[in-house]
Amino acid sequence: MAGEKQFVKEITPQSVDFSRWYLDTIQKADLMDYSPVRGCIVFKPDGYELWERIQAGLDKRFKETGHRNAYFPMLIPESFFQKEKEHVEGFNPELPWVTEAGGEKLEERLALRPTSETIIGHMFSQWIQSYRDLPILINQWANVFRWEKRTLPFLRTAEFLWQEGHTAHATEEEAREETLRMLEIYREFVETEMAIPVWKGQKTPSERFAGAVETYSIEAMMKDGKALQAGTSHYLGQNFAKGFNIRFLDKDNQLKYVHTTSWGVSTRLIGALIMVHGDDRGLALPPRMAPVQVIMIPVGPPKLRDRVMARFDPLMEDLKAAGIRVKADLREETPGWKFNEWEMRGVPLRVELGPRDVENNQCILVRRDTGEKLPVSLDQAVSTVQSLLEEIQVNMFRMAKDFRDRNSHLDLESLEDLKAHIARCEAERRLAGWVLGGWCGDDACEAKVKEETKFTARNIPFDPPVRKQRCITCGREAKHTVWYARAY
RNA sequence: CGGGGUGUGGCGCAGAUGGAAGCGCGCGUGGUUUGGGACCAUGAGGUCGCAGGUUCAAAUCCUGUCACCCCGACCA
Repeated sequence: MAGEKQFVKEITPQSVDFSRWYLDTIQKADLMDYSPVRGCIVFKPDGYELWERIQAGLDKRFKETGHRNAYFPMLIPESFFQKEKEHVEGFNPELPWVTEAGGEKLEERLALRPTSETIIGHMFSQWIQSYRDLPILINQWANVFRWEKRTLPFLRTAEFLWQEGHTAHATEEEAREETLRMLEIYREFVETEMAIPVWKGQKTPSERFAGAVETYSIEAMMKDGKALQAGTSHYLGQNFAKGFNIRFLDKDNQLKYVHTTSWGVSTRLIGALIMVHGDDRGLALPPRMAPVQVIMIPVGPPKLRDRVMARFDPLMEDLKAAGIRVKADLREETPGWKFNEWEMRGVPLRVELGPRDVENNQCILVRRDTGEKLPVSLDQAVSTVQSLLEEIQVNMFRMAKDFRDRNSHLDLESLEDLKAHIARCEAERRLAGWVLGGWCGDDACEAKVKEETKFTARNIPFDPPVRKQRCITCGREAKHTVWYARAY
């Protein structure tokens, strides 16, 4: 077909400059705007709706597992940060401070929270007396601040929205179970609802959360081959319990410190959604995430529009009645313009209805994921739309997983192999992707990989595709099998 | 905070060696169009990032300053 743009399913360095593509896609889909304050973004309604869908899906799962929402203040006294040594060292460089209020200098300056372990730890110490008060399972939906040096919309902003769960338990075992339970909830949500395949695993000590005993993550591959940490869950041990004196009287009449956990995902997931599914036509949303699942566009000359609308309106009502999130675009624009616009916005399925369709008692369905157009009888339109939405959801996950696995390299044994691989990819302008490497457990070996390749240890997957026998750096016996990648 | 780059209508840009602020997109109005980003006509919109300086004359040269972008160090 002359003039028709090639449908590009993958973003590669050859096809476009990825970071430029990312920013363009966000703008074209009308998700956000820049604020006057450096590094802060405005969520426009279309962007915020994505967050609302993430909130709804996760909130449901949190409640099903016995968690309750609460809200804690945004301002945190400086002294709170001193109570856990690693925590203060980790966050101090990136805290914004309030030093003055009501025209007077404050006695103690207040930080805009970068996370809420401290204030929640403080409150837990007030709330917990007995083993009967445990476990305490709290979640907070909030904004947090981290004054990062470099920012990128959704992925790294000075202020961001997130969810942070905080729990306290009587035993280590129970707290560790909670840590892994929430990690699994993240995996299940991100994979089934957002259609983003992830690796669950444990962070190496150097990548641990400030103040945690163990940090776990889910890691996703973006279309430039880089890794994005899509969610984290921490076992905090008794570090915060000791810092904030969170103790309980156990059944045996002994005063004990609780074991705490914390876990979170942020609006960064929106960035992941864009970078995993987007293509040269813009945003592409999996049906379960799409605020608008079906866009209906009437076509054909206006003088025939009445005849079209006689079938168009009832079809839309039927789709609505079937629980499908459907919207009609009746603006006076040329159809091609509207097609492109809704493709940029990521709507998974389009329904076209014109005079020729009315004659044939059909409509045209167009899939966002494949570009495929199929005529469908009006009688079967609703059921076909339903099954197609499900199919698109599954297909988008499968495509993302194929992409990830195709760009995952399992056969590199040494740092020299890795460097040669990276050099070859750069020369051939291919994605370097992720590399599975053995690790002896020595921090120095991990650091050397980072130094020489800019690849960092993403996590130690629970269930790696293969187990590596030798440390990729030193060649000694591997204690762990690690995903190495460039990361956001 | 280092290294590089850019600031000119809403957006994207052009404006060598100083000499009347331009183009494309978008926007307004009227009309013709409408099955993959339509066309004609006619309009509106800019103290050229900011502050100094040189000059008869500065978007253009000089000094300072601010903002943003890219590459590094930090990070969900």
